[in-house]
Amino acid sequence: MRTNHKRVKIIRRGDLARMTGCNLETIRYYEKIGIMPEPPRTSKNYRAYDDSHVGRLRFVMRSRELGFSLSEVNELLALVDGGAQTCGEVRVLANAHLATVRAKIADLGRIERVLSATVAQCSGDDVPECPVIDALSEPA
Amino acid sequence: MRTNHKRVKIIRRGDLARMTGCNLETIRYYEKIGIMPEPPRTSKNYRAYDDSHVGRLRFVMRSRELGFSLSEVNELLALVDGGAQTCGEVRVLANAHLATVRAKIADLGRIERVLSATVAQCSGDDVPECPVIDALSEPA
DNA sequence: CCTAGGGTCTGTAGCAGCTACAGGGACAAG
DNA sequence: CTTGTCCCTGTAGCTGCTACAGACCCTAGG
Repeated sequence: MRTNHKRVKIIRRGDLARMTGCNLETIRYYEKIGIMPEPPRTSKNYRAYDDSHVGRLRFVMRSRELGFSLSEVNELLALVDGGAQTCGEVRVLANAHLATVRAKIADLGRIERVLSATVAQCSGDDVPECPVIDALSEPA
Repeated sequence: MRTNHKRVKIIRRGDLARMTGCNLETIRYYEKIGIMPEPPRTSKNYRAYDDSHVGRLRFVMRSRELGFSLSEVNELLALVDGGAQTCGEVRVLANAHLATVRAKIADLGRIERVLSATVAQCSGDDVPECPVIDALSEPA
């Protein structure tokens, strides 16, 4: 009854990419910069992942989708890995990120207003004078 | 009455940087990638700018502030340089850019909603369970 | 048996859009 | 004559990937 005998089928890099939707090369990049751990290798030096890696990579990707930078992701992971993470600590990071997201929205909103107001003045005609160019030529 | 005798004081790179607020090195970078023209040089090989360069750099910076990419800036400049630019052509570029700005705003808005909703569930307490981590751990 | 096709491995270079630094020359003031 | 400030050049670094070359490894088909 030789159980627990590596009947767990290993997950290769391509499999992990397919399972998570992550680009193949990005996985190696995340490993290089320490976002993903170095997995064990097979005898042929192939990376051998398991379910924990799938979970971690999904965590990373979800965080990236929400606009966290890789260093912010690292901080989140450090909290999770530490085990001693508290809801309060996580909230600090999330709130900080939320603030930068809101700042970007405000920035882009300003840009949108200026741009749409300017374009609205355009005749769109075949004439050389153009309010957009004029606006861009003014020293801010 | 020897007029027009180079009594125009030349503008050096540092002057241009100060006049426009542009970073000193960025000017050289813009020259390298063709956004700024190669200026004439003094006998000592110093770049010798004039008012036209000030205007052009301000145009570039203003465009960048409004979120145009460098290649978009290049297109705008090509229209302006061509002389034959029409308001209609410029408006096409500006509208295309406006669309990408609006798309980014929409993206960030979605992120903001998810993030703030998640953070709102946080107790912020000294406890290990955290809705933010849970949300990030779910496969999107 | 050999070959073709897929996977994997490594290192490295490229994209945007800068920014910074090293190592050298030029020039004015004290 | 030294010190300080400017300028010149090339090159490397940053973020977050993505892609390619050239080498293995493995399996299936003929």
